[in-house]
Amino acid sequence: MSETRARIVEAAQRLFHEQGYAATGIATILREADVRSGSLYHFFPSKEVLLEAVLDNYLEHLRPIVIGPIEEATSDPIERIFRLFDFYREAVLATGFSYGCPIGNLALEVGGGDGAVTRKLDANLAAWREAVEGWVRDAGPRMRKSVNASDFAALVLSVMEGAVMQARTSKSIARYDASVAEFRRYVGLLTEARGKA
Amino acid sequence: MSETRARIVEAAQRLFHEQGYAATGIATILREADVRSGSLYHFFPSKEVLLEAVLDNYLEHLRPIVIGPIEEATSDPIERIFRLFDFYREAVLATGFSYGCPIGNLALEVGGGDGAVTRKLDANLAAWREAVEGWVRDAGPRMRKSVNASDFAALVLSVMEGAVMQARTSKSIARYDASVAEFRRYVGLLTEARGKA
Amino acid sequence: MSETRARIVEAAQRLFHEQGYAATGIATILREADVRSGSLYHFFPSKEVLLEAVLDNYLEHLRPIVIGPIEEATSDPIERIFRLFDFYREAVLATGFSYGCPIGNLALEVGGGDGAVTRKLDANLAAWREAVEGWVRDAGPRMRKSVNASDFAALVLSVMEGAVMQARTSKSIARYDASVAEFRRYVGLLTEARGKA
Amino acid sequence: MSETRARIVEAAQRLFHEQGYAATGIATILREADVRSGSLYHFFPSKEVLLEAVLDNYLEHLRPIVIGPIEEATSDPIERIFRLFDFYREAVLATGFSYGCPIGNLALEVGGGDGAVTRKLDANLAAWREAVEGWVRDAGPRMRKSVNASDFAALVLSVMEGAVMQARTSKSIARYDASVAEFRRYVGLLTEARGKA
DNA sequence: CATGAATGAGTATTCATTCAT
DNA sequence: AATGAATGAATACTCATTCAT
Repeated sequence: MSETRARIVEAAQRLFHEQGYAATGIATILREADVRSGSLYHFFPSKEVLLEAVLDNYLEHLRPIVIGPIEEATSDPIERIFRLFDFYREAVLATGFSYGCPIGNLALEVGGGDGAVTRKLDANLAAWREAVEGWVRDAGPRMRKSVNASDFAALVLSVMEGAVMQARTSKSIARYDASVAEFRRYVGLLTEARGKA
Repeated sequence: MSETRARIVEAAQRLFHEQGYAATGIATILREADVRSGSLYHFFPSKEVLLEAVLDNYLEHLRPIVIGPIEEATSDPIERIFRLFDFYREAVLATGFSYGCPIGNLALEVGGGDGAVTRKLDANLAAWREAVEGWVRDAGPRMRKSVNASDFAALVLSVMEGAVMQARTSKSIARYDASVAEFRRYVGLLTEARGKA
Repeated sequence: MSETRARIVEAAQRLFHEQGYAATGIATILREADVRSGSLYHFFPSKEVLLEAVLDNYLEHLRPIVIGPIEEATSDPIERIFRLFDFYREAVLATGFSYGCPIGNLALEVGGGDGAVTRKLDANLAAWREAVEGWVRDAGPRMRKSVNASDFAALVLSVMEGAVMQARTSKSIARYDASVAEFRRYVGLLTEARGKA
Repeated sequence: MSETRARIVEAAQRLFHEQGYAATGIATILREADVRSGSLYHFFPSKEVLLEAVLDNYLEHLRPIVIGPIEEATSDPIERIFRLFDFYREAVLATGFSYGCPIGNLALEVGGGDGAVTRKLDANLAAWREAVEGWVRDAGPRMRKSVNASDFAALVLSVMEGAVMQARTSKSIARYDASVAEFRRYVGLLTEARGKA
């Protein structure tokens, strides 16, 4: 793998996250990656294909960087879900409420179509959902029997994305914490009467 | 009086929603509104101020266009919440999964800063939250006593935004329905044991 | 005379001097004069005609504001000339070397043509020259007989304009003082041997 | 190699001189240089940096184009100074009194600040002054001992700039000739009594 | 006299991309 | 693989000016 290519993807990933896709010019990526335009177009025929590479990169790093550490930190599957919320909470606070979920941001900005980009965005969201889904299945016995792991994981993602959006827009962690607290109550109700339908 | 100004705001509102803020050029707004550039800048000193006007417009229309009709359709406060989810569900389906929440999209695209735009985005989210919060209070007796209306409303918004995002990205209503179904189960648990803590 | 008209001329005069003619937009003049565009165009059919009014205004004020006070300050005609150099020297220093002769600046910026503007610029330069010329005539007996008052006045203006330009560009009074010192030596030579050809 | 860059500087130099800096649009430069906008901005990040390049170009050509030929034409140092006045006189006449000193015009239009442009303008004026200063030193023995070459050169520049301004504004060579005639008389007085203080 | 909406050509500059070397 | 000159359409925005009220 070319080191130049990696530098380009790395710079693009950071800039797309910080500024958005449309707001990030190729010139800025070139400057930040210390690369000349010809090189970029040698590896990527267009800005959109570069975005696809960025999305591939996110997907490749999801398990080693995010999911792995969480699974190492605790073996309790329900605890793992809340670790995920903590992980994002920290990111929101650390960036002074400017943090947005990289995938979520791009999904809303460029996910309206149905091309390769949207498919790769969905692949990322799916990978997240599947990780959570696995934890839910592991927690199976402690939850009501009728809980559908896949649906539950979809809710987790919805809450996460919606809560980050509210934190970022309100410049306050209050709505994030409120959303997670309500979600936690839900999990409480599901587990307190374990065994029930 | 200022019919021209209204046409500009209307066109900008639609285009910002359909294509995003950065991806919408002033030239496109001018063409769609059938207005010349000087006129636009007579009313709005910059594209950003025009965005502010669009956000003001969303806020002004929230009650008459969205909240009002829902409240007329049913007097049951819990039903009203699910009507909201239905409302968005229809929009997602009707646009072939290209629909995104106008405020949510803009919040993720341009809500990272802390200027007037971000404040007006938050004012819109706050208005939505307060409308839901009012319904939750009305439903008070039917829910567990300890339910915090404000927190609960924050969760509703989170689920809504996250669910729309997943529907749009996956080009399928499945994750949307899954999120809402899980949320509905939560409401069920909160109401089935009404009077409890 | 309309007070509004006066405010417009006053603002335009200041702005043209500070920023130049082309660099000063009508919008800036309107803001500074607190006037609306319709009013400005009621008095002046174009920006160029406004410039003509500014030049008329300079001409009207030359004697009462500049020449008069100098003539009151000293009755020695040669002294008067050097008072003029002092007057400009103070202006250059007081503005931190950003001062340029109002007429000179405009002459170089818009004096290339041969319309009314150029003629009014020349009328201003002529009035200055004539004032100096009068002083030279008054000093007649103290100078060599062959001194041509009109030519001498032309030199005074040349030195003044060139010296201000050098001060402004070099951000230093050195070349201004050097030019005046040399000119003073010339006057010295012309007077030391008075009566000679 | 960079023939395109040279064409841009050449066109800009001519247009800035003919029309002034503010009055010259980038579009005009592009048309005259037969270059597309992207190319111009490949070499010059802004119109102001292009102006800097023009000023560098003037400085580079001063000796080979102006000073050199004059020094070749005559070895008499005082004669050289008057050749300079002749050189400008011809330019004024040849252009029908529309000629302005390129450096002087720009100095008055954009020399009010203290950035790179003003510094480069001053570098040009300094180079002119130094060339004249050298001639004055060479003429040393023929002038009064106390003549300061640097001050004298400053006067030469002042007279030149002021005289060109008057010629251009009055559409007549009279004031130019008058200024030079007076200056010539000064030189006459300085040399007639050579050896004196 | 004054207002301010409206015009549309014009501004400097940035865009993603191509291509010869 | 890499360079950097070159492209030309597009960008947000400003300009001097007009005109109905």
